[in-house]
Amino acid sequence: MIDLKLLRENPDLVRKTCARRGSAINVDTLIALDADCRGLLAEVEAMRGERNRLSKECKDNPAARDAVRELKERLAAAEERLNGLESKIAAMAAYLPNLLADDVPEGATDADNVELRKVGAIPQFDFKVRDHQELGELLDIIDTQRGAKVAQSGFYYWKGKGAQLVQALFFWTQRELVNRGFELFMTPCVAKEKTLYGTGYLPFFADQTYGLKDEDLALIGTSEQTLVGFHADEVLDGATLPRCYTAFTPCFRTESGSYGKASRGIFRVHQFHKVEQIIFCKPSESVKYHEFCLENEEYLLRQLGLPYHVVNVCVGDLGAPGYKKYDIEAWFAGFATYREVTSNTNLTDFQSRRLNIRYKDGDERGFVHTISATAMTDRAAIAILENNQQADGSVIVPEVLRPFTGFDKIEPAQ
RNA sequence: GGAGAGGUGGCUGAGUGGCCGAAAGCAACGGUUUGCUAAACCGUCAUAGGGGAAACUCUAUCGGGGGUUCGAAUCCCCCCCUCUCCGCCA
Repeated sequence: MIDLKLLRENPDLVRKTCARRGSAINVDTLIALDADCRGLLAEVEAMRGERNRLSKECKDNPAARDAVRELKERLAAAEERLNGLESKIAAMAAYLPNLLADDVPEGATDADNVELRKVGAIPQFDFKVRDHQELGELLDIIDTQRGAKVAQSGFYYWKGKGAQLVQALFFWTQRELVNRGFELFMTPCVAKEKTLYGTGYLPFFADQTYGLKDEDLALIGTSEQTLVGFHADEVLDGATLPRCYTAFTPCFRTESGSYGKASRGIFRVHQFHKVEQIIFCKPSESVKYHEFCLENEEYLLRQLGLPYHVVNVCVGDLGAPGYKKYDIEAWFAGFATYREVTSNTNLTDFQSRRLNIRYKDGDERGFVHTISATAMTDRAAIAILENNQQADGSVIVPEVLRPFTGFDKIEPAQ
């Protein structure tokens, strides 16, 4: 949702944005509907005013009743038309994408993302490299067969030292974020439609959602949904901003339409696990905190010793709610390429408008901006497996995780 | 799952058909005065949208939706949520 006022006052900006994004919305139709609606609203409000005024007279002047009765019929008809218009506009406006930062690159797919920097040395091997699927089986730490048996293809088990490794990874990450000023949450793993709509996952990513039968609930695709939804319909005290929240949750995605896309092993699955960074801040500070989240992501990857590069995501790969997005792609030795491990989006006021999250600081008031950024997912563990593998298939545990794993190496099962 | 109670402004809490966008208290803000870490007094104090240069004015909002009525925080219906007790349970 963008401000419809912006649509009225600067329709060209909205037209240009929609054109750049390839949005199917007909902006001019929407503008015309909005103008009709506002005209009609003025009429309706005038009629309501008249009704209220006449009603007050009715006590002493019974004749006024007939006038109000007659007025009510016209009012009801006008209100019905108004409601029709409003819901039509809301349905269209729900698809309006966010504005774009000036430095969002042009382009259609992730191939057009612009690399900002490369960090870390790509590991070299003098033996035949295994991918994480092979390593997972060899070390007996990933079980996709039984994941499919018990749940479905696309689900899997972390097992033994593998499970210990990912738990250590997530625990360590949460601790690091808390040290950096984040408040830790454990959140629901389901959310209602309103929340998914408010965070921008509906209607834009409707086919990615697992709904619960006979309930107005869906499994969360990310804790962004529950963490941002946390403050829906609230007015935050400006003095308490920014609010930096983090949570660790499973994330469920149907991944419909993504068959064959880097699907080997557990890189793309229906359930993964994520530590998230969420920031609520004043509009003037969202650029700063967007960078802050990126710094955190890079810091974590450097500590783990994972080589990566940072890309500025192009308009075609950005997603309608996003104003600007940085992805970090870590090196995966098994894939012999960089693959996405984090995604960091400045949503500006897109979510806060939909969820009605405002702030007030003296006379200054408005909608907050939100930043949503990955801190850590299972994918980082996959990268660790692939990049830290030895000739015999054993895997070296990153030093920072050893206090939490209690071991420094995962070795093949006997 | 069963039984009961209740949802009013930042908070507490009055308000059972018009004079109620809503008493009172607390908190907050502005001021006066007295002054030792504070009190007393006066004033201001919901949100969103529309019109207006402004004064001001109109509309909507008392959990949500619908209904009755000339008129609804107040009456009726449906839904949601919270709390208490019982049962079950990690």
